[in-house]
Amino acid sequence: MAKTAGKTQDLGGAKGAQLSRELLIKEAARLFAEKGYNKTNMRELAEAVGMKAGSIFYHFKNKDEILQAVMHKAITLLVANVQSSIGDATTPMERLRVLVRMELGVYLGEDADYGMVLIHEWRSLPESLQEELLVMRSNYESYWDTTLANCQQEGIIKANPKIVRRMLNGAFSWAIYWYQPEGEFSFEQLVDEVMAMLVVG
Amino acid sequence: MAKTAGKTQDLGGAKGAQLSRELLIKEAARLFAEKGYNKTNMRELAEAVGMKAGSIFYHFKNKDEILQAVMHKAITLLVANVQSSIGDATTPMERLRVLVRMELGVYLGEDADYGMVLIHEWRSLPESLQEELLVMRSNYESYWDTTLANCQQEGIIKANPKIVRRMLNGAFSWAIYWYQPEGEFSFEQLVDEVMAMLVVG
DNA sequence: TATGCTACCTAACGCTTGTTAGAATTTCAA
DNA sequence: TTGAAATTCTAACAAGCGTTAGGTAGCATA
Repeated sequence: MAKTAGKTQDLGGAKGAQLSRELLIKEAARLFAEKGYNKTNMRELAEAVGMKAGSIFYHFKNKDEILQAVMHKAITLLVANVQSSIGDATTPMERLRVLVRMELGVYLGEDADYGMVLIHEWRSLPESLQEELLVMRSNYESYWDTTLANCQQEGIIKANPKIVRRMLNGAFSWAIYWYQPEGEFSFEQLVDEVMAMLVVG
Repeated sequence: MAKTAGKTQDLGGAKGAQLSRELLIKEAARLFAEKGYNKTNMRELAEAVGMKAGSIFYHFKNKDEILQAVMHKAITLLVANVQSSIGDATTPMERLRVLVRMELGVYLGEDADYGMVLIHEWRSLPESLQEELLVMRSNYESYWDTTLANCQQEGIIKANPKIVRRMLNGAFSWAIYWYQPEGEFSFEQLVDEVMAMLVVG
């Protein structure tokens, strides 16, 4: 998959820096999610993308910036998904359901690796590299805040919107560790249960 | 604090292995919570307890077993607290509130370091050392399961008890990262808000 | 064909780390 | 007081790590 042709050796520049960079981010997300950031070394990541460890530093200044790129993509996914799906809903209750389904979808679906890294490796990222991500994240969270505030105004939820948002944040990220798609509950059932947990009446 | 007398030098064995071991667990919990398991090295931990790195291995076989000991204490705290407080409540609703207050108290109170490590460093612990802890944890979780099941029977909550338990697990552990005791909400207000979020009507 | 840029490789450096063996010191019972 | 057991120190090893400098092969332009 990482090899361009049938040959094992793929010497010399070929596929363009952009593609290699994206592949690195993708494989890094997979490895960081599976083994953790600290226990994934550059040689391992290099092998996963079909190059040698030293070559990675042509694309990234250091290991931390790879982690940053992975997290950047994670938040980008969240923001992109919320923007493309929030328009489908009109009432606050519907928007809440859309948000629940969307965030759980990012954490539990095919992009789960990115969500895993975003949640679990936050403290592995030096503070100097956190700033941009924090801005993006608070932008994303504003969708939640306004929706939950509207829900409270209509009496759909009773608790404080800010607290509910924080709690859901944790609850959903934790789902990575226990939810099994082949298990007792389908994804849509999970969404239903969350809504049943939140909404009064 | 780690020094027995005013002297900086405190050579030789003195205070007994039990005390040193407990101090090591305590300081390890603090450091692991603050900096993370991987970024805390033995020399740092040793300095925190007033000994040299090599001496730690008289009390623990390796670094992993220190992490295990910290987590063991964390679960022990949870189990001890639930057993001593659950008796105060009679109705399912009261028991639920007791559990909420108790778990949040462990995560946010003076023993927060242990909870932090238990939650955040689970994947740093080799699987071979997880077994005992998993048994203890599932024992602890059974208190939640029965209480939530009773709440559902009485119509206090609507969603599936198992899912609710998982969600609260994540929600509460996440609170470590955002809750500030000096902030907008007092601890008891936080408990109230959680109950308002969960309970129908 | 010559030139320069792009993308990758090779080989190694230097630092940190967990861990260990053996010596040294303290404690405590006899 | 003496001797053994308990506890800590010293000093170093060996392995793994991120990172770097310099070399090399392919490709585009002229």
